[in-house]
Amino acid sequence: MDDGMRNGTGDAATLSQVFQALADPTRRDIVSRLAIGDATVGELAAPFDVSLQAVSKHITVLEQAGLVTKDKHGQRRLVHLEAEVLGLMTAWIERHQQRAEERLARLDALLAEMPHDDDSATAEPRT
Amino acid sequence: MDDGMRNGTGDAATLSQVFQALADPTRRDIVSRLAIGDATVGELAAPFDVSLQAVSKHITVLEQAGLVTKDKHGQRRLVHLEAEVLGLMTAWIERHQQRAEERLARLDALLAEMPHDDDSATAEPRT
DNA sequence: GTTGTTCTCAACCTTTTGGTTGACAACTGG
DNA sequence: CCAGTTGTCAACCAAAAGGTTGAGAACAAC
Repeated sequence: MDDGMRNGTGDAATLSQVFQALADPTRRDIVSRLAIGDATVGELAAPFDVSLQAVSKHITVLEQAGLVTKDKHGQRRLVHLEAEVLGLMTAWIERHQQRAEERLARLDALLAEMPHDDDSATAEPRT
Repeated sequence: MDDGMRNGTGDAATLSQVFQALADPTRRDIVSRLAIGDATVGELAAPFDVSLQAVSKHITVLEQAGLVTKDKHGQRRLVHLEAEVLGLMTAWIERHQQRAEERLARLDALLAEMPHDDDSATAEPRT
């Protein structure tokens, strides 16, 4: 059920990990905050009513998905958004969107060509 | 933990639901298959070594995320990809990608302007 | 060096997720 | 009508997700 390699310390990750990471609203909020600029764990945790530890875990999830890196700065960790990874998803999504549109275009053309009354569907329905 | 309204029968859904739905590789495979063309539940289940019931559940998840609709055709259900919903995600992603890039551009400009040696970070570090 | 701040680790708990099997509803086709 | 196919519903189970609290490591600052 898993797809690629798991990565321990914040390198590029699998599609599953990226999607999973962004499936949580808290984590999306963190990403939104980081799109404005880097922030420490404490700063990121402040707006939420959950514990600092919980937010720390969220950041770890984002880190393992490759969406974020942590930088040790004194006693704090500065969290930084790695925006390029988002492109992984857009690539996947757009590929499918495009394929579906092409399919639809072909279907339209086909229906325009032969005005039969055929109630069957696109994929070959066997037996 | 949740964001918007839950929907029972396949209307537009929340970002969380869409991301969550696509976080599973089996479900992404189903979407890939459907980008080629509509298919019945059985056809969709065939390539996987899990039970038909498991795939049926996956399809339900996709349906509640608004990614897919089911159409009763005789005794089978024809599953159809709703590709537009994918745009929801690309919109969100691209917004953040863009914001992060802008931020980076501003930071570069700033660093080019004043060649100080400042070890502090982007977000205001208080005391 | 002691005190305070920032963050992570570890143990634990509850809910959700993805899977199973078994029963059965709904429709097809002899 | 009876048998077979297609899919869902229900109960159940193990593992993962998201949360909590309690310690404690690492560093800052006085």
